[in-house]
Amino acid sequence: MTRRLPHPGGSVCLPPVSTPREPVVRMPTVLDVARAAGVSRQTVSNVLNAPGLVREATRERVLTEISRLGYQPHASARRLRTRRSSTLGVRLHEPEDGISGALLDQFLHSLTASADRRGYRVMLFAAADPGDEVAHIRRLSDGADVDAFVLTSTEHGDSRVRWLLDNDVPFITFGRPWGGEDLGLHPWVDVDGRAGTREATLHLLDGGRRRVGFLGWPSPSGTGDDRRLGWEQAVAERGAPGGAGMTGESEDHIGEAEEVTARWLDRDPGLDGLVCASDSLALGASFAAGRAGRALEVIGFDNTPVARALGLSSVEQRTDLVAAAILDLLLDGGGVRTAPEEGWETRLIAPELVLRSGRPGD
Amino acid sequence: MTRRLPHPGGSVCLPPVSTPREPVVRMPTVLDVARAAGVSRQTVSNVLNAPGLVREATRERVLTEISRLGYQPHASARRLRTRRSSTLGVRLHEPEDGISGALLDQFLHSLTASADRRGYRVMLFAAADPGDEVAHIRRLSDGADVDAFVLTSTEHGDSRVRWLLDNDVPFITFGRPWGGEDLGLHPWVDVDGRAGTREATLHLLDGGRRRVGFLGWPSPSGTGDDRRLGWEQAVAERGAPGGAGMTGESEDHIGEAEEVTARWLDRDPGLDGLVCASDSLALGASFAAGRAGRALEVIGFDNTPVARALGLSSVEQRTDLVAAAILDLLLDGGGVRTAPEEGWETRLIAPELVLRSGRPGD
DNA sequence: AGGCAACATTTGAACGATCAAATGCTGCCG
DNA sequence: CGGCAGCATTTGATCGTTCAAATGTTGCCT
Repeated sequence: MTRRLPHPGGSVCLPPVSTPREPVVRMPTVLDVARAAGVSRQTVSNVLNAPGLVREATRERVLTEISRLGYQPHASARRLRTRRSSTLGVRLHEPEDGISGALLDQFLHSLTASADRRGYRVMLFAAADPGDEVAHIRRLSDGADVDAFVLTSTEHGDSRVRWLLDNDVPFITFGRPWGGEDLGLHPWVDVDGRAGTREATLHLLDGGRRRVGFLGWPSPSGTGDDRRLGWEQAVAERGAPGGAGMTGESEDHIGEAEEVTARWLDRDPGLDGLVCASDSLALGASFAAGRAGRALEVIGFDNTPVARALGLSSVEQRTDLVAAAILDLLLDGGGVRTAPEEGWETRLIAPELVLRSGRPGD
Repeated sequence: MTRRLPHPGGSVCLPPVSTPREPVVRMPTVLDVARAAGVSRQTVSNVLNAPGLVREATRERVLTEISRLGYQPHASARRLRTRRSSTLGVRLHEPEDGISGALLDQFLHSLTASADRRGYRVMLFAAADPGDEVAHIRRLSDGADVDAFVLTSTEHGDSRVRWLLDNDVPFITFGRPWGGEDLGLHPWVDVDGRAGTREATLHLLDGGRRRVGFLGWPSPSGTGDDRRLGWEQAVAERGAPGGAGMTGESEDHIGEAEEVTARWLDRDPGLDGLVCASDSLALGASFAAGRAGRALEVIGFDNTPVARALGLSSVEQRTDLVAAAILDLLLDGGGVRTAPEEGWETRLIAPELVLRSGRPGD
């Protein structure tokens, strides 16, 4: 504790060791600015929050003093009064074992940047289990620390979603509710995986590939099935070979993907293109093709650092667009949006195909 | 704007669409709890902040009411009064292109978890350039939004460091100041890279490898040179071949590392082990060995998701220990530590060697 | 001149907590 | 019995801001 105590009755009295962070120079407040500009508190406040109410000349005088004194509004005082924190809460997930954990990293960055542009901040919280997470959410939202929550990777009958809905805490999810039942209950933003795999497939077919397969995760999987649909759509559009024979399944591990692809290449000598549901799968497939000496053009998904490092083509989730959309849906001009009558708005972001030569370090 | 305006003079007057988030049920305050428990505000406050001052029986009565009413202290009100936010600010970096961006992700998670255990929160901010960053820091610290900052990856004569020092804003860095001049000016925590590469080298030598080289980044590089020192130390300890002939240099790109290693393998038919300054380098080296059909045992650094996915041995930075140390150094019992007379404390965290078989998906 | 609306600015009162000092309440000692 | 120390509890003030309502000020219309 660095606070100065009322001087315990010792006989020896040493001077304080070092100035214990007493407000060396007190930060200026609205009152200081007001006095300096010859106006009242409220006028200063208005200059910042409702400039339209203040006469041009007055406003300029106040603004000059604000910058001269280096005035910064005290965020906590403002929050206390307005009951609004201009802060979003984001749950940080246990770093995933898979190759694609970095997506969250990128998303966080985009979200922070987008939020900043709108005067919002991002606060993190980690939680061990769902119960713990609800406790955290409660603490943050009741303590008026955050205005709304952004959830990533929600599951089917997510307990957090239920709780947030029940308690009227505003939130949005990155990822649509695949279950279907919660469809209109909260806003969400997701990446249009189907459009991404469709574009990748078309690229391969239009580039001269004849037999383009799809390597995905075991069904059912909301995201995975959606990505397969894009491939199905593309091969149908071009009249290319499709159907069950042109698809493979593997868990999201490089090793398994490599084995599955190796067998597939043996069985199908004409296979010359492969669209995958993830970069892990794509990497495994790539290895299998290399080992078999086959010219297989592979495209992954998520454009993870691994794909970048190894020169693998991949479909990139535009986290910047996702983040911008999230803020659009969550906020309106003056704060967090309230529930509309006709159900929440949602948005699908088109991903972007990133092509690479296949050489590492590209 | 969801706020109700003083009714602009239109002729048609529709009722409000939906209750505009008026406090449906007002959150209980200390006063509510106090009344319910038959005590005063301050006693409730003391139960939470200085339990020793309150008599056992009273405390229990108050605690009962607190949980019965579901009371949560209002964070902003507390901050306004105490001038302390219990929040740490972390700069989020532009996602690095390299393979190792995920380290920050992991660190963030650890930091959030450690902070939580001590009642602290983590707030993010992103900035385009150093000047912008200083502006952000100023806003956050003047607005009493955060108590201290955690900086990652500081550079030599970092402008941010200078500014923070000049303005008496508490901060700590993950990563030591390699320059040397700022050495005692602020607390820092870093990973003992030298100990990591030493352990990795010893592991290879004691496992039967005869010629173990080191592949690093071009000198000078604080982190890189430190990691090379660990290798030097280990080969000296075991009397194994060392010196310039046993080291290689490459930028942190898989492709270049592959080329460098390929040439090296040609030149040195006995080379059978390689300790690398990063996973990117290790991966490149691995590829080169595979292509050349040589049994080269490679160990990387950082234990990135890529290493995990590809089954590469690597030296892991224990971000959990780093985060814990950061909080230890930054905080004491009651808040942010003040500058000590004799210079700041610092801490080096021992990394951990993670061994893998070399098969993908391990 | 009086009235009234529109605009510009000020004043008093919160927001919810903690600090600092005052007040009660014991019991002990001389 | 008075005085005083020590503990438990309460009271008044304050942190910096914005809200709501009051007060000035101006100009226009009748």
